[in-house]
Amino acid sequence: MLDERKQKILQAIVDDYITTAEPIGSRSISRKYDMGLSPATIRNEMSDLEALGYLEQPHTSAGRVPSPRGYRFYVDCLMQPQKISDHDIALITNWYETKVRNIEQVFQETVKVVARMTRNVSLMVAPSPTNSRFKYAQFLPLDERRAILVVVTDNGVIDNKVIDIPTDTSLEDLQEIANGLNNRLAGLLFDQIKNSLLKEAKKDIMANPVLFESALAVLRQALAAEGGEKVYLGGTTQLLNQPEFREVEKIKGLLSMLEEEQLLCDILHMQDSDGVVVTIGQENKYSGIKDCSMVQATYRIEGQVIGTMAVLGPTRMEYGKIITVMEFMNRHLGEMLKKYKL
Amino acid sequence: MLDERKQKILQAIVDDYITTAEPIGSRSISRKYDMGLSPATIRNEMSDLEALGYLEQPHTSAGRVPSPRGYRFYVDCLMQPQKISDHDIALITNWYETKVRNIEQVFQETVKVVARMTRNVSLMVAPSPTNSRFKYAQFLPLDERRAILVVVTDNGVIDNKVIDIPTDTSLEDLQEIANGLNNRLAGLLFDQIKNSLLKEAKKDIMANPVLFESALAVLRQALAAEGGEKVYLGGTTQLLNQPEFREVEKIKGLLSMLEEEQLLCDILHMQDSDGVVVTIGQENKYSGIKDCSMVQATYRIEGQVIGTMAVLGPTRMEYGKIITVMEFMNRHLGEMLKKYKL
DNA sequence: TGTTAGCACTCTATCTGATAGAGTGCTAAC
DNA sequence: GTTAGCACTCTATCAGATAGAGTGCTAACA
Repeated sequence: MLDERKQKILQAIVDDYITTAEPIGSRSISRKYDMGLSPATIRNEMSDLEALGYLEQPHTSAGRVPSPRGYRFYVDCLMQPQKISDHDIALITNWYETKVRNIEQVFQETVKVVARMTRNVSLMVAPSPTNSRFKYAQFLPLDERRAILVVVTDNGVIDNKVIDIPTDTSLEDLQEIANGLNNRLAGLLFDQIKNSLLKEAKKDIMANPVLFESALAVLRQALAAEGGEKVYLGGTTQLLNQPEFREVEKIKGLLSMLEEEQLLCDILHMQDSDGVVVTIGQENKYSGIKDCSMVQATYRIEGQVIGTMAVLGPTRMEYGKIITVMEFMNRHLGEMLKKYKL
Repeated sequence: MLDERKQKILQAIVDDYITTAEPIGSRSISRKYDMGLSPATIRNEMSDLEALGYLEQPHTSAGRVPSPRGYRFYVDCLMQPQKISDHDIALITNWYETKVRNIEQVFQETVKVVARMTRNVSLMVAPSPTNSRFKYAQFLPLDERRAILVVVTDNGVIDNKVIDIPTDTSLEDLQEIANGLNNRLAGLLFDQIKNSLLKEAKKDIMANPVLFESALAVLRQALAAEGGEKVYLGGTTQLLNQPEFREVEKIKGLLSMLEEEQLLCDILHMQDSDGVVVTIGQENKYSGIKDCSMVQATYRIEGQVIGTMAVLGPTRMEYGKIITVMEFMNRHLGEMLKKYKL
């Protein structure tokens, strides 16, 4: 374990490096932080810290830079959680008020505002409707030849699709079929429906097989479309402000990764733990972000997972601030989602 | 007007420059294109072309590069439209078949596939529901306290929102109100509704003002949410492959522009002309893309505008191929939209 | 008159030293 | 245990030299 003085010095180095992105020398620490120590003493301590694996030297005559282990220790023991300024709070409140009209926008704008506040890329997977239960399906008239099939879930999410009404069939006939489905499926999780029940229900309504087939296909399609979780992404340009992404090649790598929704989804699902989790550099499982850090939080309402959110950036990131923001958004997001009835 | 030989040389230069991104010298033209001319002769011609404003020289001892005027002439007179390979067609067909389930995905995936084929950024504004007519509003039951208000338009787009049912009100009461609206508004363009008619309709249903107010608010909100057109964006990382975007600053400029949906919307609306339009460099009205070119097409179905699509990239872009792709997608998009009933 | 070979000229990109500056590690003194 | 002093190392930067690509011009040729 590190003694107090080493901890102080390590903290000073990480703090400084996070803001300057330049290797930190003994002189600057001695000058800036008033610990009554000469650069030489600090040099000795830094040398120790390097031997212990908390610091690294880009080259012999450069200052020190935190190692992954250094960051880890910083995050676990040293880091000061930062308060969110009133200004920031006002920004957020106002942002939501002017820009958010529905659930989807809650996610869209949350990701944007988080990216802006943390000055890093921010991403989120939206609630998977897999957790929602089928309520009923209903046909709404559109014109003579077409109708809209609406699928309602118990938390109010709707999926809909326009379908052609087969000739010599009335809207009532269609609704009849829908009712057959409704009786069978009401209250079931979408997951369950997907797997087996559609097949079973089929038997019930053999009376009108052709028509039923087509309605079923629509429902299945609607389910499939809703099945995948949606990924929201914000602040990609923030990457370009980071000195660690000065080379185009690096930007390209990360940016094309961020374009692959499925991959982002997987990355966010790798850990669904409680609270805020920080993954530093090599700790990340996906190789494309081994030189990045990720601060991640899983949001729940009444115990149920409603989404996972993350801030992604260089290992040199403002962990304190980012964690505070994530925790703050946790509360805020809950409120917003209640307001928009997810 | 340019004589035939000058045209041939200009075409060769533009073609070569488009693929290599390096200034083209007289020797390489003489070698590659078998016109029976020595480098010296070609040099004279190039000198003429420069004097006429079709070519530019980065510096005295470099080859020539097409000027904006050179590109313009190339696009208008010289360029050969490229055929789309069977391989590409198969790619597209397969892409749509596996990835597209609903209207929204048609746009999403179109933009992606176009970006991939043209190796440039591609963007699109989705159909504005402003052009669609209100059909009816209906309340669907959700549970004791909540209902879903569904708004149906004549082309089948639905907007919906969960609302709380005020105490001592039944679903029938709500539908009553909705019917009042329906009688008033059916068949009207959303634009018209937005502006004045909501106010007027209000008078009719003074009997239950409080309830009506809230329903009205929901409708208005739904309208507002649908009001803005949606922008789809694909292939942003393609930018990074272009040598003209090797400096991070340039990337940052364009990328942050691409993040602003409203701006993209405006840019795409600056010209709603028929067919495929090419805007080269300075011809672009928005200053942020004065060193880019844009190939843009407005898609219609039965005369009605259903969206505008564009490919954006450096002025050195494969105009021939891009234009062909856009024209091809025009047809394809029509089919897809019919299939998904927009 | 149009075309071409030859050559001097220009500009860039690249490499090479040289230099200044930052920071360290070590030693010896406090 | 702390610190001052100093030699040492490494990088970033700049000037100068060099090679290479490409041009423009002139004079000769068909």
